[in-house]
Amino acid sequence: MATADTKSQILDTAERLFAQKGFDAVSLRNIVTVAKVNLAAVHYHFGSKQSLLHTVVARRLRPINEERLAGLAEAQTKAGKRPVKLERVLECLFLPLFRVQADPKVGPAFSRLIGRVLFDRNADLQKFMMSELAEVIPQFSAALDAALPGLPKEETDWRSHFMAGAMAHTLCNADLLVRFTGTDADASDYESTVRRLIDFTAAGFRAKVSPPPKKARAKQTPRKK
Amino acid sequence: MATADTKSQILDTAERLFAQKGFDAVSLRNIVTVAKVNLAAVHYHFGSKQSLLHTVVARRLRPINEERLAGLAEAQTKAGKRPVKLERVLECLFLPLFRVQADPKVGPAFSRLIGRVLFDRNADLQKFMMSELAEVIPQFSAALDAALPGLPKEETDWRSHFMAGAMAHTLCNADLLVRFTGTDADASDYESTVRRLIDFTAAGFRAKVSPPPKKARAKQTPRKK
DNA sequence: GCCTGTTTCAAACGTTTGTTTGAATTTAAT
DNA sequence: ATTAAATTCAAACAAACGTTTGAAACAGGC
Repeated sequence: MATADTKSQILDTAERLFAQKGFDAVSLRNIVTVAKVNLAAVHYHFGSKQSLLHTVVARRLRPINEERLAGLAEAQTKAGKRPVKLERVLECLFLPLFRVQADPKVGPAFSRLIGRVLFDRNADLQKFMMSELAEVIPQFSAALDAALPGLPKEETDWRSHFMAGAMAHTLCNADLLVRFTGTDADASDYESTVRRLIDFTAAGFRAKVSPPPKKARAKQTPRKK
Repeated sequence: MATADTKSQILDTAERLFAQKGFDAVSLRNIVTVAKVNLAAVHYHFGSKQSLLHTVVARRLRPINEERLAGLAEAQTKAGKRPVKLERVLECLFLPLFRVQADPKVGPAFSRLIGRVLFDRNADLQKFMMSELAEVIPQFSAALDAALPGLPKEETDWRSHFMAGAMAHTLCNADLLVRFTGTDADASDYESTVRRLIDFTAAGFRAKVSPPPKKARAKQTPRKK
């Protein structure tokens, strides 16, 4: 059993199984059985189950984040002194991530895994993800602020969060969605998905801010009882 | 140890721990240790760990769904022959669910749990949730279609999905969000959250539909290499 | 107080888990 | 071919898991 195969087998299998069932529900024995490698190889190559997860995530997410940042930098160069248009910012954020699905060797597994991971409140995982996103978050946050000059920072942050939820949920359910909505399935699906997601989130970012509901509360109080 | 206490202790503790760490990462021994009850009580009262989760979810979600449906029915009565306004549909969907957070005995636990559960692709859990939402989904789907008469059904479905993602993510991170965005914390927080979520999602639903990216693909192909 | 049904209890069951260990095998460099 | 390092292997370790069991305790009705 060649070593390059062993590591890749473990990584690819872990990616699929973690995506399918979640980190806690997948045992190392499950992974090595499917990958046809030895149980001790996991610790030899990756040190621990937790580190395996980090490696599975980082091996694809890092290049994706580099691509995101490069795309944004290019867009900013093109825009000169003006801010980058909101749709372009969102495209730079979403496309590299969704494009992974088009790789026939990966399919929906990595997307699903990232969607899950983005949702996970486990402290170690969050710490790890924050470090992986340490450049992406501030740069895209600044680009969003610039693209939405009239929107208070607080609102931008809330809407960024809604956007992240929509994105993560879509990552998790990409295959299901296609079947559920009757969309035609071909290699450009992720592009249609991204376009739709941009339409939705860009409009959400640009939505007029409603007044706080505190004023309306006097009217609603009787109905609450 | 009175029996009413035992069941409630288990349910409340399970709710908190499942919300915090996820179903698979919380053992029954973890729950009974925190709840100060006996391990066998779980099987006596609930039959299995899986059933415990269902009970934890259903005990709050059922009244929430009834409230959702009642609110929608009332709005439809008021609207007469016209469709219910989009914002009102979304309000009927979100408010009952977010309002649970305002109960001091519950806090963010149930919201977080529901957010997690809505994201979970586990087959048993999905089946359970589909049955719990068996009336909500078709009725709200129809109300959304009626509120958005010019939007193709396929687009409404995609946008409903984005909306669900934004909602679930917000449920999972309600407490974090408040801290992260510097929003003032008081009893009406969930109402502000819901208002913001409605602003974002309503605008997303009403967004103009972009042309499919296939036409633009010829232009993008060189840049992909 | 007695009887019956309900609930709790501690121990056990059979299985599974992530991690470790030391030997065997393979690989790479000279 | 030899040596050293890297990798794989099977077994073991200590702990943990959901579930089951039969006895003890409790609660309610008569």
